[in-house]
Amino acid sequence: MPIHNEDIAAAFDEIADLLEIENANPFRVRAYRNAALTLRGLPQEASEWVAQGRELTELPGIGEGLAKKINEFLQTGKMSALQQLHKKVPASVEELLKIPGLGPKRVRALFLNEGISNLDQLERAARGRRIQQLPGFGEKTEQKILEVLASQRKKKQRFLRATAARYAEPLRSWLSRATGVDSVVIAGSYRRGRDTVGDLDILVTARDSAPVMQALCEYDEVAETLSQGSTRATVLLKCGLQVDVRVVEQKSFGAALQYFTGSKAHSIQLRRLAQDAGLKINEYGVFKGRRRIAGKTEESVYQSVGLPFIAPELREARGEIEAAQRGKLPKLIERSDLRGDLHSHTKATDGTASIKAMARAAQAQGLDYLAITDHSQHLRVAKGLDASRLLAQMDAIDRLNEEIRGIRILKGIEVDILEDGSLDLDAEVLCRLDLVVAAVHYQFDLSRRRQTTRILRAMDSPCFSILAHPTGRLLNNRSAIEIDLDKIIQAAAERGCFLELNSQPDRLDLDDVNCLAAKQAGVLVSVNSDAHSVENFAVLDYGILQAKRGWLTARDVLNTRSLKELLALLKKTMQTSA
DNA sequence: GCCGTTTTCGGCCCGACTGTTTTCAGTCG
Repeated sequence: MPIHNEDIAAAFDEIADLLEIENANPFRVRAYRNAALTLRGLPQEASEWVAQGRELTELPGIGEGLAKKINEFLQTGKMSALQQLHKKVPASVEELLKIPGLGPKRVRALFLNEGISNLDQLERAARGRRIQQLPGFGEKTEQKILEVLASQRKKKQRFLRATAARYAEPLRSWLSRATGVDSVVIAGSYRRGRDTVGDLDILVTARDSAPVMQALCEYDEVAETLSQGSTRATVLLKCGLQVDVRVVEQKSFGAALQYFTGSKAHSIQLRRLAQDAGLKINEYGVFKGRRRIAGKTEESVYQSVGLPFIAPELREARGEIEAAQRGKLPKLIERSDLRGDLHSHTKATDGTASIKAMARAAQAQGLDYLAITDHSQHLRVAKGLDASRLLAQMDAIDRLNEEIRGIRILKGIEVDILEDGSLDLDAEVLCRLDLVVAAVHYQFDLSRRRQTTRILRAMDSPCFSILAHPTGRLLNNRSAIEIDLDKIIQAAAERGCFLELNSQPDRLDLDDVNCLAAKQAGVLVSVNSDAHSVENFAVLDYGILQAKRGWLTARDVLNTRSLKELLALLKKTMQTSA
């Protein structure tokens, strides 16, 4: 069983939690959390890093001690430090930390003084009114615990960014209309373009904060006010989305925006730089002693520590600050760089529009070419095409290309990768197409080895252009299939084929970290809509956000190429035909 | 536990809000 960076990071986070409960040195705790962040942001598995003979201590925040623990984990699948801690504090105590309002100090008190070591015991103690008698706790805290336990059963999950947008934008306009408001920006992970958001962070600049707070409380969608001060409030919307609103003066806008955009790890790194330079950054500005030297714009904040502006999508502490220092920030792709779309469906299978309507819609989006890639026969629920229907569709596309101007329709297919790695249609037919997009649509739970072999075999087919939604994940719904993506990226580099970044808001697959891995291996990524209707091309915006988060420039993306360049690149993938 | 053109020791980001206190610790972002 291979050990992933996420496994190591989770173990480090667990150690950090337990150490906090033990009242350990907070900086020691932070060291574990920093290391977990480093591992999660690493585009390569730590196990490979070691296999290549590189030292883990080269990684930021990982020294001798943590490197030793990682190596132990990689070799034995266990971390003795964690096991030692569990002898003193059982794992179930960590659940208590997930209750808002309960931090390490209070969990420690509950565990040591009351012997409470899991959520059930917590609930019983709260019902028995034993919590409010403990020092540092009171009636309100006890009540809150009971409420949280009740609502947590409903299980709150992260919102798709696209879903959050439907709640965020109307709230933004509502707040904009409050008296004295200058600007309203949705910051946080939303602004960084993450595929899901846990809550909304809204920054407001206004002469006076009181009208903003009042407007927020009067907003129709607010179900509950969780906290409210003079410049900051937290509310829960009826849909379950939590919203934090913060009001600052206009002169602090840039500093506040930087701070509320995060990520936390990025901001910490930035503040450290400031500290080294004898400055202090907070949400009100950049200060030298008591004097404010910057903070009106985000640019001024970065400039104060000698950095160029860093795009929000990059602010994940994955090396962007170091890249900025070296003047090596990528010029990120923009939506307008896209020249075409290489994955779309029509009513021949599970889409809703004709080929012509889809082509017109793509043209209206400013695209020069569109590949029609309907499903293949194996996908019966989608009325997948067999060879004869595909050939008929190809003829229809040829005729349409004669008829319409301003956009070129490419002949393609989204062909199923069967369980043994063969493709769902004969190579003889596939090789007549302009491109072949291949995808896994069933048998998601094969072992990692078999699943990887399956895809590698598919890539060996005579005609294989693009691997669609490579991990098959559906956000909040289905986890990624088990595959050795590094091997697949390597194979794509060797064979000259491409990986998709599917822009559907619940896919966004490849994700940001894997986009970066593809880029580093020199594999071009195709940012596709997978549109099933004429309106659906709008999702390309989400794909572009994810591509930016993956550090992709226009040159790293296949469908920024002109039609001529694109056809030449695709031809190489179709060239080994019979 | 990490880290170092001031350091191998002594630092480690910073502020708002809540509840429980009666001036502040704990939690959160």
